[in-house]
Amino acid sequence: MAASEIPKAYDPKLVEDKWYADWLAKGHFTANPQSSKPPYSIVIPPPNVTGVLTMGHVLNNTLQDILARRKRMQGYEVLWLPGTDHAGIATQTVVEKTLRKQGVIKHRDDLGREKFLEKVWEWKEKHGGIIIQQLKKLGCSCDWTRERFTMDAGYSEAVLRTFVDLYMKGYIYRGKRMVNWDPTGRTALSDEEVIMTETQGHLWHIRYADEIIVATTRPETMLGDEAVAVHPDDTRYRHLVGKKITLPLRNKQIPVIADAAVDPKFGTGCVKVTPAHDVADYEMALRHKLPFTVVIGPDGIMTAEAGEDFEDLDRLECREAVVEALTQAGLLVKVEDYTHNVGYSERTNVPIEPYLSEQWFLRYPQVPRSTDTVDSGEIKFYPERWQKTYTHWMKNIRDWCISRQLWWGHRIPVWYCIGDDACRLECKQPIVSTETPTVCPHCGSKNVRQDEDVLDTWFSSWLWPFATMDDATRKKFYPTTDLVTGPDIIFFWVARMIMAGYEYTNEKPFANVYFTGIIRDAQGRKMSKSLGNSPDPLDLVSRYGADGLRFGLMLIAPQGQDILFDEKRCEVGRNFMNKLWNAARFIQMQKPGRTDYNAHDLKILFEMNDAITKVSAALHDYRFNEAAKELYDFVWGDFCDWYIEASKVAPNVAVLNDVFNVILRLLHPFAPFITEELWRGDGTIQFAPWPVTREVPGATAALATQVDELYELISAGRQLRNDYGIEPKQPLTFAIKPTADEDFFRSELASLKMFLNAADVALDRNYQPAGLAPSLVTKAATIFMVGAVDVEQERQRLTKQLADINKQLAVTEAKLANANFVQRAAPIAVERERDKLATLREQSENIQALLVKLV
RNA sequence: GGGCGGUUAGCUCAGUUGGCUAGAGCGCUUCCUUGACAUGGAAGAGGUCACAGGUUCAAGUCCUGUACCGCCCACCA
Repeated sequence: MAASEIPKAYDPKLVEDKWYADWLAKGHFTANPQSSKPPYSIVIPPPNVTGVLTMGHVLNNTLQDILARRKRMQGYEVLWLPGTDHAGIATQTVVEKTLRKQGVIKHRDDLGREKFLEKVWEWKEKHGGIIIQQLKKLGCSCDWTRERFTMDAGYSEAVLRTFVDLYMKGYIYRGKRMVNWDPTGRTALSDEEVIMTETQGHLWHIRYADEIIVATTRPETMLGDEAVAVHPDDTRYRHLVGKKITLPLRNKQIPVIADAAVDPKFGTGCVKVTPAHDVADYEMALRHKLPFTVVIGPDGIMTAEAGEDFEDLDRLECREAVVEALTQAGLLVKVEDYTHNVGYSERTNVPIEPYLSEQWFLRYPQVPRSTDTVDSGEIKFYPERWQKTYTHWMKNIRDWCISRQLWWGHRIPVWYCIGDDACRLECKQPIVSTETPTVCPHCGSKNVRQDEDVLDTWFSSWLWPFATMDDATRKKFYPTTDLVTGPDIIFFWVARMIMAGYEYTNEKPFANVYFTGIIRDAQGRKMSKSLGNSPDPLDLVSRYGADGLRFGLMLIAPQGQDILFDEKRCEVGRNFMNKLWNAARFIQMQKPGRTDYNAHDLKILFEMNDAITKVSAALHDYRFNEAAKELYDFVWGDFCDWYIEASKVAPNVAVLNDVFNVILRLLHPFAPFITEELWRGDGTIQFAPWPVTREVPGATAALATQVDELYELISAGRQLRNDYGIEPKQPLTFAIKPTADEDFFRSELASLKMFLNAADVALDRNYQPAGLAPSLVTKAATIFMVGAVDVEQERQRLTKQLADINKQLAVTEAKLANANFVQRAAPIAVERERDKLATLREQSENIQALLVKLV
């Protein structure tokens, strides 16, 4: 195609979908377990099946795609295994809310379990594919032939098998415990699903008896009080221990008990004890054998036990009613403002209720081994500091409440014999089995009923690295290599996967874990739907291109730091892609020219090697932003600003193509679409080898320095032009007075003319301007602009330059005058200072000589 | 209460194992639509590297402390 036919601006729309379809059709992402190549594998953190792509997903999956694509180029057999999570509570909540909005139901009970689940599956079929399509738009090179869902038949079996196995091993047990209860979701939650939030509340001081005043943040719970506790050594109350007092509002006799859990220094030293609605009180009640009176129901509504004045009130309404009643009775001593931490449900955002109920719990397997593996670096965390967080959690690990009072999820594989006349004692044992029992194995009754609860979503997610793979795949690709995820799910997911991995595969599930930052908006707020501050990534893709979005994001994604996202970042990415596009246009416009290597060719080849080294090292260490930055600087600065410009004198097309080919390969993991589009090598760029440095005779650091000095001289010439307000298009005459190597500058006369837009450039070691000429002194030469001059302005600029130089000179002289420095510093550092001193002295003298002539 | 981050230009951030004049993008100023690119080019202004000590020939970088911001963990009602 002729160059003129290539559009001036890069349009991702014409490129991206075309290539993605091509890659899919050719099966480039499909991992082959029979391959002889070394394996590289990542499993995707499965997004919620009904979710839509967020900026967090974009970040996370771009990183994974970069890793996967680079490994393909490095000759690995790559498996990036994708899929989605059923996300029990999140999905159920969304579907239920939607049905309610549509007026179909008021509560899921209106439909019943089966009908409701049908609706959820319908929803899943309809919306389940969206996020997958979005990942494809981003360019993610997942092996879609292996896409999994946590409620796929095979996967579900693995989940149930795990449950049964852990039950048989004694890790899973059922018990009546105090759990975190979400009254809106009407389900138990794990500790990790509770978010502690500092909340402005009150401390109500209530007179329970003449000598007893208690303080509480939750007056409504007093309706369920069964005691007042004091510290055993507290002499103020010792005489009351064992006595009974009357619980206000309930007219109930409750004892005064002594318990060491009471802090005598807090408040009055008296604590009300509500066994059924407070964790600490629950423990105390067990010790003192107090009854558990439930006054708040599972829906957050007060029960009949709360008394007829309060029954059927919402817990928060009841709080006001109790305070009112106490005030009327004159028992409210005082009210203080009080800031304390309140647990909120992560999902429904309502205050958690400690609630006594029958639940299933898991005592974690493989805890010591899983702790050590991260401590010892067998599994590596990036950034390393997350190790501490992980270890701390593992060392204080507590049993996991795994049952949820939901419908959407893996139903617990446990049946109970409801029994009939033939029932025996053994029938009270739950029947735990992966097979649905038709009769009770003990009494033969057909009246068996399955546990109503489902398992916590994470109880399926923790099997993800291996339960997603068939035997052949597992053999080749497990344990996986890298995991990329957010630190917010280090306990929910990462820690649990490690434990499950050891328990069920006897191997670590992954070798490295890269923790991303959290994406925030420009003001530093977490992105959320309710704030409306989360941009739609697909909208960004359509406006900036997937490559632009990806690259812009990578530039600002430092390891383990939160990311303040601003749409401007995408512009940077898009502009960069456009720059690349136009570099390609320039190259295609060139006719074959020189075949020798001039200084500019050697310089760019030297910088290219440097870029290959730096980008490779950065990616090896998961320093994605540094790799992106290096590429940006190399392409825009070294290649476009200098090398392409220099090529305008006389191009070496082979070098242009060579360097550009390397650029495309280095850039491909970041920007898969445009690099494929511009690729002129064999086949797809996806399997083109990752660039390695190669020695080019003459492409040395010394040569690079020499060319840098040339560029410095050019910048000085441009500065003169700018300072004197001479338009860029007006040709000028310059004179150059080199301090040393005249030959080099002589060989660069053509490029100097081109870069400076000079009609003529004179080169003379003994140059003396005829009249006055504006000049600047650089390391390798002094440059004069022949033509108009303003004596006063020239005096000022030279004086300023001299002051700068002399300042540095003074610092350098002082350093070298310091005997300690000369003796103790590294010889190379001293040498550097001596060189610098010589250069600065020469520059200083040159400027002084020029100033003398101005007078 | 414990732990972990952060504090560098107007804004957002880079800055390897201490070592040349502390960098980038955006924003700002001046000039420029010259055949790769105005999603661009050239030049420029702008910083006591939060503060106080310490180690060192040398500190943005290492150590100690302080202040402020943010996050995580923790059953004082």
